[in-house]
Amino acid sequence: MNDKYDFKAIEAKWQHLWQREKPYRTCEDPDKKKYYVLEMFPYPSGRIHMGHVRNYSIGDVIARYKRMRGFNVIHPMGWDAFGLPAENAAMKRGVHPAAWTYENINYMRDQLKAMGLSYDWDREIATCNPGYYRWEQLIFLQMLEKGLVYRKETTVNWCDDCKTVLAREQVIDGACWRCDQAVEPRTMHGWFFKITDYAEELLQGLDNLTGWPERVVTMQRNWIGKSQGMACDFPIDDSQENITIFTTRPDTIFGVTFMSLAVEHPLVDVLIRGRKQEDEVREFIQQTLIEKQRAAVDEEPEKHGVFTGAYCINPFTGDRVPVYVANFVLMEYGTGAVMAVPAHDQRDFEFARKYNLTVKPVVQPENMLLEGDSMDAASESPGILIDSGPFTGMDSKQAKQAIIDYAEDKGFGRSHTTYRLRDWGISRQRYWGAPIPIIYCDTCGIQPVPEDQLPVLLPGADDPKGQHAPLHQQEDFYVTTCPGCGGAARRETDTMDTFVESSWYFARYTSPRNEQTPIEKKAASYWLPVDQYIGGVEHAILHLLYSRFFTRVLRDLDYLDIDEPFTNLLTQGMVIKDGAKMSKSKGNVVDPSELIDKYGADTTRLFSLFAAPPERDLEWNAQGVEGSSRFLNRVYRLIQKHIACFSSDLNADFSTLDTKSSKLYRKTHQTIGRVTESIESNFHFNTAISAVMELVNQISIASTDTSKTSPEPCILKFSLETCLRLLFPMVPHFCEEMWETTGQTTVLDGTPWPDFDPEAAREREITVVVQVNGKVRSRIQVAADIDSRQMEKLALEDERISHFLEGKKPKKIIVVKGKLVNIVV
RNA sequence: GCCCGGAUGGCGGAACUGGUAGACGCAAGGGACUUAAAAUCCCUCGGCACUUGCGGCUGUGCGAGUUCGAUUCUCGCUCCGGGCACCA
Repeated sequence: MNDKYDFKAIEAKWQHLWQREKPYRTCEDPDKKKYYVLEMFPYPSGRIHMGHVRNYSIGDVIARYKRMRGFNVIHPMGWDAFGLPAENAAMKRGVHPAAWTYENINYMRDQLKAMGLSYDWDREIATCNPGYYRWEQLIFLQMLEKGLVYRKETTVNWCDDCKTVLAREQVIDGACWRCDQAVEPRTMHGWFFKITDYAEELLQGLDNLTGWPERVVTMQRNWIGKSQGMACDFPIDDSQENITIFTTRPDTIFGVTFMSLAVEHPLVDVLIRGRKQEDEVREFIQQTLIEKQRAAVDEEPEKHGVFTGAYCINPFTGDRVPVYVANFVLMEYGTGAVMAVPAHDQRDFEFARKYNLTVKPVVQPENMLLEGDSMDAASESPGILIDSGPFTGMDSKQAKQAIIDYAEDKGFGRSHTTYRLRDWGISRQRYWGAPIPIIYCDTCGIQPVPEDQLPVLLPGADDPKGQHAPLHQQEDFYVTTCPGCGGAARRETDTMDTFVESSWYFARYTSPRNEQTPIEKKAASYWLPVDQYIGGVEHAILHLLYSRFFTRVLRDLDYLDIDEPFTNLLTQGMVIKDGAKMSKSKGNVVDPSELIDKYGADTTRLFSLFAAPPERDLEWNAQGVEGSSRFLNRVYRLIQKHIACFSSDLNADFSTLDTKSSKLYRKTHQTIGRVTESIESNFHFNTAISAVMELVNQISIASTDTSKTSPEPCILKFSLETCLRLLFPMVPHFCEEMWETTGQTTVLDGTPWPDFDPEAAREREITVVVQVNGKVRSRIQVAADIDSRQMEKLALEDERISHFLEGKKPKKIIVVKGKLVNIVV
């Protein structure tokens, strides 16, 4: 008898079987309840890392568990295959991005298979495959038709390292999310998805995402950034023009003492033309624009501005207020013009103090008297209105509505909502992405590529020696003819942001090979939404928001009939070592392949599940892996030792068991309960594994005892089999092998999850804690169904307790049935 | 600055709706087996001290409070992590 199991042979054996028999292939079955488990698909960077191992182990346990629970489980895998690293590798190593990508995919697929993950490989997707991105191009055209795509010239975030534009979500602290290079503003044309059309729906939808972590919901809510308030027109003195402002504090409108415009505001030019301030203002605008370029990463620069010489009229008071241009006003938010109320806005206050402008308090907070001249900070809290014409005396909340109503009535203002969310710029000036299917013609203008001409293929991708320069450098690609007039025309050379591919891949998985349509509605309505989505929290905004947006777009294009793509979201923590995220530069990387080679996939999976609950960071510990390996070997030996018991009959009479057997039988049911509960409530596999370890320990102790009263064979058999079934989702190869060893003729894979019998798990005898003044003084063994009166009696009779009481009379006795007695003296 | 999390032995982490703090694992120490080592098995393992016994005191970041009883609830801090950051 070997004392260690041969994981290499065993894992190869079962993986071959899974490869050959494809037990994880799924198809729609209306008679079965479906369950869609999905882990965020990887970028094929070369090899898998520990983060993947963790992510996919978690997903695989859920998939296997749900199968045992009788669900029709779809568990697909694919590749987020477009992206910059492929182009960088191409430049550095002289390989074609396509070749590099497919090579990586092949390697990583083998790695995933070596982990024993139960994917339906027949549904595999690579987004760089024309069979995928052709549908994305079609969706783009259909969105264009619906008015959800447009082209405009704007200031964009340019990353000079990646030589491409970034969406606002992809700029982290003023730097590129991918390479950390500081972004710089650039003016150029680009294509945009109108995600703002869905801002309100995306926001409302968050309330229904009860299966998402609260903080992800909060992050999205903040990102969408809804503000309700009023838009109000301030007529410019001696002009027909109005300056329209947006404010969330209409209640402070009587406190306006000046007006601030963004430097880019279109009216600035009109205001200053011909005035003596003109040169000074133009100089200021120039300066500020330069500053803005540089300041991308810096903190808040000092507030400054310059008077334009113009005045406008506060429509509520008739006051003439000076108009300034200020560096802190953003053209991208609201209307690019701000009514300045220095008494109640800190930024306006700082500005006013700097330029000696009037501070006029109009909202009086409780127990405070504000004086414009002596205030040293703005008072931003609500209060009672003063000095505010007909609105004086109202509280802020009341006044807000009254003021909006008044403005609406008079026609110079209206209630208005703005969002922080911007439209999603998807143009990327790269090669390795999905081409945007558009043609520019000098006579016909912008022409969509006709649907029957899709896909617009990425040139050179099927030839290892093919071209892979950015498309605007590939003449063969962009020279074309106009689909409208047949004349010479030029193709769009931008490719789509790679986040577009990941925004709908979960839907394509439901009909991955369909040649007629991007998403087969029947399949999609059966499988979607994703019941459990698992991935890193770093995608809390980017990918998850885009996917929610796309789901709604696809719904409105009649491909889907759901609103939200992911019912439940699990954001797993990072894998860290020596207190830091694993990275090449820190030299603390653990290679999963080495681990699998040394300990096997089962041990690797077991440890990554056992060391921490999924949502928390996992500290990698080499010795902990040894522990997991030891545990499996212990189970292996235990089964070898009791191999004879498996031929016994399971149908024993449980009511006549001896103590040892009934104890083990009870413990087994308790374990079923605990493991099931751990998985069902929050996927805390760490506690599930602990529970099985306890059971294994108990089996081991009960059966090694020198006294001849070992548990009855049928109970041993039941306990050991239960261990295997409970462990199967986590360590599938091992459990299948053991299952076979014990003489089973069918695989464990299809067998149902063990039934939990609460009656069998119920303890007959319990320990009651006896406290005196809240301190534990004694423990007594009693029957489980003891009543409170009896408990109190036994507690008071207890020798140790009477010693503690020393004849003192109990003031009060608290009895918690089946738990404890607390005697207060 | 604002908004979320989190803090429990040497370490990773347990503890149901307030009711035995430290499950399970790792590390450490001791022992058994062995010629020896590995592997395996057994015991100890929060801290303190005048431990004669199966005992006492203390202990879940800090300080208060509610309660017969608080890791759990309330208030106020400290530290750590994350997100947003001139958003009018």
